[in-house]
Amino acid sequence: MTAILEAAERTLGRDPAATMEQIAEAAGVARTTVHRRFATREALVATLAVWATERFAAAVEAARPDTAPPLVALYQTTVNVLSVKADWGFAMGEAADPEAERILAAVRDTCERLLRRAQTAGVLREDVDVEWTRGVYYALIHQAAQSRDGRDTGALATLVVDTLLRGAGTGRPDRL
Amino acid sequence: MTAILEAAERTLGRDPAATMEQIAEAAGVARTTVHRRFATREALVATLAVWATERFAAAVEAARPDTAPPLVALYQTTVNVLSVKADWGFAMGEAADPEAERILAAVRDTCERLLRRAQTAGVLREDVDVEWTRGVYYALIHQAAQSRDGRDTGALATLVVDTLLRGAGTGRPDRL
DNA sequence: GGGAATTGCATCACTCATGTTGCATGTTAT
DNA sequence: ATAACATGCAACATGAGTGATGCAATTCCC
Repeated sequence: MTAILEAAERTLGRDPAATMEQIAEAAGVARTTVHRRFATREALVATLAVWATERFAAAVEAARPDTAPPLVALYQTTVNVLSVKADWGFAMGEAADPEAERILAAVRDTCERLLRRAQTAGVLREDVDVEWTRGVYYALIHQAAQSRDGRDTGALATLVVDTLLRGAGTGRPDRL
Repeated sequence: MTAILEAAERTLGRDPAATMEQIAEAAGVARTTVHRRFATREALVATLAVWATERFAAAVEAARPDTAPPLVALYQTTVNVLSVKADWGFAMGEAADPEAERILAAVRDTCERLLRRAQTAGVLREDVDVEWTRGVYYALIHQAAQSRDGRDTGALATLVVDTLLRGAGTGRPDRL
């Protein structure tokens, strides 16, 4: 059951237009077996969307983003998300499902709450746009997820947070 | 001709599995007309990949990334790319075509050369990984391209470069 | 061991995107 | 005006993915 969902996540993550046949093959079962669990392709995708999104939300929540110190929460959230999301690609795409969309919006709120806490704590600059920053944070995680050349998840998370906070510049006054 | 390619870029950018019908509709022509220009879907995609990639490469090259001062080149490249790429999504995905792949690799090299020049000039930290930084730069442009809420392209480019160089943090010593 | 459930396999009907063609219409250049 | 060309439209053939079903083999539980 979850084996099929995992295979579907992997397969659809690479190619959103993958066939049921390919998904079944990735799961190591016959195509008809997939159809017995999920009546239609649409149903499979909907279930997958909710399932993957819930795992994602759980990973975020486990980092105590609303209570832990902002920097710790930021780092831990990154680690958790990077561990859970092997490919990430799917759960974040267009949600295809209202329930998944709802969960995703909740996570988005949590994330922006965390960033605002970080701002208050003096970790983030006051003049940055929180929405933009959240987008950048997501993009960095995505980038990290698909460029881990054998790198350890912890190191990857450090890279993400470091890049988010410090950027790549020297900070010299020779600004743009 | 280019009208069809533009429509295809828009349509496939949103949904990579879009049908010829949808592309034709977006271009304001009949489906058969599209088939008269491009024998097969595969041919259309291949042509589009090369076409879009060439526009992308031209936009980068026009910023003189190898000769202009690093910061200027970085900013101008960002502006150019953001102007050309309404949706970006397509030309950057898996290239589907060896020729497009070749051009993309060339741009990638140009970009990393620019970043190394920036490093030498003291704009970028010496300890950052250039490949990672390029990935982050791409991700930021992508992020910017799909979150411009009426923002001006110049402002968007400033945001991208600023985020890339400074990040979102305050730089206080209360590091992770 | 007996029975229930699950799976693989073969098969079939159905839908839909793709690609082709013929014909009529409209546009452009000479 | 007329010839060349491009387009829209309708129709058709084809192939592939989808979804359903019957049957035999298997695994698992009592």
